[in-house]
Amino acid sequence: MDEFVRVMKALSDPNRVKLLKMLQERMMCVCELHVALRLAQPTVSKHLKILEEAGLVCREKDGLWVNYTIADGGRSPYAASLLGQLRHWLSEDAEVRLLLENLDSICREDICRQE
Amino acid sequence: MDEFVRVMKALSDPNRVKLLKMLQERMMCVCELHVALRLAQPTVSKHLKILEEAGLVCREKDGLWVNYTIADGGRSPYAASLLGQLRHWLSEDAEVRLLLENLDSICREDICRQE
DNA sequence: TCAATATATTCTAAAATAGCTATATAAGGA
DNA sequence: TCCTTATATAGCTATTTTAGAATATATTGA
Repeated sequence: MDEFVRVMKALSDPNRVKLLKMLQERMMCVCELHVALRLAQPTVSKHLKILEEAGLVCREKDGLWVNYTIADGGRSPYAASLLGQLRHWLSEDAEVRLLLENLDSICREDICRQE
Repeated sequence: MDEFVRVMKALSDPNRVKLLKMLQERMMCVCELHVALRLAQPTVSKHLKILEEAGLVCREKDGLWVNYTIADGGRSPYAASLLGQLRHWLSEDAEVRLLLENLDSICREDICRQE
């Protein structure tokens, strides 16, 4: 029950859902996500932790960056199922649409000073 | 987005999930549900309202009683999908199992004083 | 080793949530 | 009409959640 509720809780915040919809387009680092969502960086970090603990995303270090990707679903059947549905769901949502359209213009090299 | 989040929020409380699992077994009234869950009656009423607003359950008056049933899913595709999954999910959960096993012993005539 | 920088953690305040008790509402029967 | 009773609402408290500012951690390069 706890595992199920953890996934539902993770999905019950609009900003976390937007994070997932962006990550379903491509891998992204924290600074890209925080610029895209216009939320403070620590806020995004915390949301990502909640998504990770629910088995919805994976983190992978790459130097100073931490890349986040959609989880393969091996850790939680609930996460796996919902991630599958999310591929189709909310694609027509105005806010989500705008976010995804602007994804191309967001790249870590422009945001961070790292070369 | 709001509609999706409303369904996820409704599903992110263990007591509400238990209510749904019981209602997937049979139609029940508020007093039966409150006895089964050992929660105060107003607490159960509030949970049921949240489930109803998410399109997960339906209410139908029958005299003094209000019968709650699982929604057919026509109101929300998210609710419809999750209700379908819930049929299989959590059936092995210890607490849910105990609740469902004891469902037979709970009947409104024994709980209420109505003839 | 030191400086710079991307991310995570801690702390605090505001808002939302879950539970209860007390009360109100609505329906049926005397 | 009045009484009983099943359910809903209001009001309150304790807890959880969300957000940002400040700080800590970790990695890279000089």
